[in-house]
Amino acid sequence: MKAEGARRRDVTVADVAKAARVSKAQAARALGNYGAVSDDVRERVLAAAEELSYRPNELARSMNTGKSHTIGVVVGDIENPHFGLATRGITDTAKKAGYNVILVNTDEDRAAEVDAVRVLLDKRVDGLIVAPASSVDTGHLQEVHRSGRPLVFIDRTAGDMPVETMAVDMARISREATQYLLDAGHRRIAFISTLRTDAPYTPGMTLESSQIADRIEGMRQAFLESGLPFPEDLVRLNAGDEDSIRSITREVLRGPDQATAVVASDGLIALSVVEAIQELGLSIPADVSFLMYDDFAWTRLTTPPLTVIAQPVYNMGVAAAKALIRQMEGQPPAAPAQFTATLVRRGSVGPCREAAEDPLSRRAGARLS
Amino acid sequence: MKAEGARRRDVTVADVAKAARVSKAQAARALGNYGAVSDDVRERVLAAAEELSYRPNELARSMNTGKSHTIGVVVGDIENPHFGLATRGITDTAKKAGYNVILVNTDEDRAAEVDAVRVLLDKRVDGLIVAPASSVDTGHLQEVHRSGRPLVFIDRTAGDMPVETMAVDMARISREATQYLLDAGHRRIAFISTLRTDAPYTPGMTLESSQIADRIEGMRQAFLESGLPFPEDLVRLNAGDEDSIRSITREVLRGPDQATAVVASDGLIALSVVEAIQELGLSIPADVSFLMYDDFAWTRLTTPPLTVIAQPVYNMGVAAAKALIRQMEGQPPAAPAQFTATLVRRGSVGPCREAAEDPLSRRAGARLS
DNA sequence: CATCGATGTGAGTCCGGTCTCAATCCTACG
DNA sequence: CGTAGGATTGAGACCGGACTCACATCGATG
Repeated sequence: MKAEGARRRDVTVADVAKAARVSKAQAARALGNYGAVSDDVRERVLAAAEELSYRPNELARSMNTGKSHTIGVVVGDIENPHFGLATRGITDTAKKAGYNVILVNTDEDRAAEVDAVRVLLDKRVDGLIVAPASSVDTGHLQEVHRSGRPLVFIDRTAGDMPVETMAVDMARISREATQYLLDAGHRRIAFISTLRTDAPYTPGMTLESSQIADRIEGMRQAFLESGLPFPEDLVRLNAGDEDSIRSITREVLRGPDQATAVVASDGLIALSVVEAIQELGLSIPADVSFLMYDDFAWTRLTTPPLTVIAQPVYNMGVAAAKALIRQMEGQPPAAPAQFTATLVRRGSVGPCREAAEDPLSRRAGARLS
Repeated sequence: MKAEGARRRDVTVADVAKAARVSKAQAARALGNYGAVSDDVRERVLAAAEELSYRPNELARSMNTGKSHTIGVVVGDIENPHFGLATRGITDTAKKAGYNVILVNTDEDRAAEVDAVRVLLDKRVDGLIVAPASSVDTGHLQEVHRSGRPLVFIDRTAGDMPVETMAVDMARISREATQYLLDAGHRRIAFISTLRTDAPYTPGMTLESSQIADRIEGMRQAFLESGLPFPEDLVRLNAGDEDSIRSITREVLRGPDQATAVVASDGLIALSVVEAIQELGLSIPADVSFLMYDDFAWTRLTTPPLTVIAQPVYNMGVAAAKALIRQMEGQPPAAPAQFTATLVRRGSVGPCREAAEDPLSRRAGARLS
């Protein structure tokens, strides 16, 4: 009846107990559904709770159960549909199992990630799912793992830490995709990535991102297997904002020894790369072949539709959440899942123009200057 | 030195106090940086904390400060970049102010939303940002508001609740866009939306979504102002999955009195609509004009680039977070922000074919059968 | 009819912090 | 030299539940 009066402080078990004229302990039992409670008491308590519209304080509950029923998710950028989908997979699964998700964005910045992890730990999340910004600088993650808190990596690995990781075998798919381009006669294949580094790419350098490192490695392997020299000069990192992506694209597509195919390392930079290509007056795939990571729905709508590398991102999210939940509930880990990306051949890769003029060189494996 | 030994339970103020040989109260003061503490004690405590790598338990802290420094965000679908961007705006702003974000997805399902709100309240979030799934059935939100917990709506309104709302004036932009189509000679303009309803659209019906209701209203106004009859039969709701979007698109584009322009109510269904148009062998904008809500970057890449209605989503997220923070910190609300969407004319809207054949009817306002 | 085990029940502790309050120290002023 | 008043400090209450423990209660068993 009287909806008012509840002003400020919210009702607690003690209030309910008083209203039901039983002890706090009994009220707690009836409410929490544990221990032994007589039907009479249970009814009175439940009625009182209803009347006062009692809601348990999860903070208090968490404090002495030690479980917050919350998991922390740390990703580089939710704005990127790649992570959006993964997050969706995680939250869907978490919710089903009764867990909530605290989401933190790091902008792929390690300092922000360190901070995020610390904050989540302070909030006593039951477990963490992280897309490590760096697979090299992993001190903070190792600490989490050492402390025994459940942890799962998604999308990338972090060094060789013995932590369950839900990611695609990038080297494999990169090799396959590169082979596909090689078969089409391309020899000058550019790879453009946002990965921030201190210096331009050089063969032996250590890359923060396992993903990118693996992709480059895959390309190298494909070239190697075909007995062709890997065009290291066309690996271009630090494609941060639109302007730099554009200028890098222009660079690799101009000059005497320009690229005939371009691989974009994610769906976000792909947009600027394609625009830059169009601005140069080049057409895909007649003049330049194009390939990108991430199978976003819009890639079917462009002219031509884009050839992409599809990753089972949603499923990786689901698997990450499931694995984490298993860890949190003390169950043994399931068999490590294997995620395979697939090359979706649409229309943006065509035969290499120069190669077409010289049919001989279209056969991979042939020796050429 | 001894990193081990910490097994299980984590270190508390009491532990630090003991190590620094001071009382729990003093340790807490030094750590929490409040009250009066001598330099000597502070140093000892801080050193001990460092040594034991003490980290405060935010749960405990929240419990008796009553502030969790966490805000709850409830959206329909993070997978949709529209919300992805908004979320980004919210989290960026929240983080800057020292707040964390718990994200909950509702799949635009009211029951899920009710549940989400309850859970967040149980977790004692300091405030809520909600994109209401329904602007009609708002009991749970009214309750939140009545209880005095800070609340801000984003993207949509919820009835006429006196709650700060960060949304675009949909009726206005819809009228403008419709006028644009009318000026191009279109009279049969279809509007396709995912909004779930029990029955097909009929003029007087109550729509759960204020957004959609406003858009339809804007269209009606534009027709009215031009003295033209509003084609109610072309308002098509319940475009849930790809298949239904496709079949609806086919329906409105076939038959004797088919639509000459199609408006897609969000970026996700736009994909299927465009595909369906292409499958019908129709070309944009020669045969059909197309317009969509949300200015996603890929809309620049299609052929032709798509004409869209751009909404300042990120900024709405920022504003929502700012408004909420103001509320949570007891400051007076800022002047209500006004967000205006803009019509980005690219290439997907062209003159109406039939109209072109009869130049007279291109002048809006003319009476026609 | 005494005994035993299975409930029921209330008092009180604990979780890990914050915060009040009274006691103790110091130092400068009269 | 005595002491008022601010700076320090420690004991303990408290936040809101979960849970332990000791103490009934009660029907069933021997």
